[in-house]
Amino acid sequence: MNKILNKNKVLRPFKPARHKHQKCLQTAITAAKKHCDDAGLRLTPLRQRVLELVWQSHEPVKAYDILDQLKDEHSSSAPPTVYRALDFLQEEGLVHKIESLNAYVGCGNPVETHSSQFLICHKCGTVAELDDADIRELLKEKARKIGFEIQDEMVEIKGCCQECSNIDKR
Amino acid sequence: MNKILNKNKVLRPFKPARHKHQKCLQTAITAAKKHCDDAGLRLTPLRQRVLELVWQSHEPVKAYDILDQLKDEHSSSAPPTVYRALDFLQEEGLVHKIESLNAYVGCGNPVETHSSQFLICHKCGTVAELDDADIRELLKEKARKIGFEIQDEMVEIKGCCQECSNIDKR
DNA sequence: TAAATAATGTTATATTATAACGTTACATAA
DNA sequence: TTATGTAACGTTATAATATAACATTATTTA
Repeated sequence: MNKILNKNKVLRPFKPARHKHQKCLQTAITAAKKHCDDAGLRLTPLRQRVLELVWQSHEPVKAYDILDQLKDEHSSSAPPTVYRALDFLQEEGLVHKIESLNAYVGCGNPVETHSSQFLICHKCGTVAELDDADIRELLKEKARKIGFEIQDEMVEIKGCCQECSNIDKR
Repeated sequence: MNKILNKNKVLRPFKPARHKHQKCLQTAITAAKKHCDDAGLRLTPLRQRVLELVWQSHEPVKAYDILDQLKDEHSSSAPPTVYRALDFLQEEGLVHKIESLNAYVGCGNPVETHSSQFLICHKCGTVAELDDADIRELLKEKARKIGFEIQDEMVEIKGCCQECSNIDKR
């Protein structure tokens, strides 16, 4: 893998519609366990369960949908139950919030801190995540030109993914 | 003005803290009137008033703050009053929603359709708006590489504006 | 002027998120 | 090992953001 490819990563690709999603989930949970272990943080059963529910698909998941599922398993669950878990997972980079949807997605690469760019297919609803250094650099340069120093950036792009485009063309 | 400058516009610059903001507002209202006139749309008193309230500063304004002010003038005002006006203004490009803040800002250039990139100063709260073709093109290219066709994009950058940085350095 | 359409009024409710305080579980040090 | 502090979770209430649905009024057009 060369440097150019390396710095422009697809952290969370669009997947074929019928991929084995169980594997995405397993990978994410394993990575989360390792991350928390390394950092001396507690991935409690509740936090892990919320992470699993976020990863139930490649579509962004709503907090209250997670809550509904938690309630089935644990009737005591309430909004703070899910928001606190989501806050923890977001701080650790295990989950991102899609601001334009008020919904949450799992992150494919919790270990490194990164900037994220999300591609949201309005057709199938799935979300891909990039960590693209070219985009980050360009934004940084453009900001610098007007004396602005970046601390955090959100890029959310809506459109149509390749698989959905192909379906349309048939 | 050369082409390079022309295609990378600052639609809504950061302004010195004590600029004559009345003028920003007047310019925006005049542009809005012209835009609606040209398009055969009605900038009703209510819509104009909401636009004025959005432009009361260079900070994003909350829908319910607008509502509170409307109520002072017109006790019958209710949430739909303000959300309907905001919907109209957004459709016409006179106002943008900052998704990460659930708040609204006036647009410096309603006439042309454009992509927007927002720079949000966490210190003074003001928002600048770019319409930068380089950013748009780069995002388009990166998306294309994974077969994604862009329909709409949101770029919201948080950090510190020049004026606030200067204050910190004193 | 009548009819159609657009805009606004009005009431109710949905959706998203946080505050505040009590309880339980876990970690650490005496 | 138990005391003690802290982190996590439970619980109730409410704040903040936004939309649905239907009635009324204003404007445009036939």
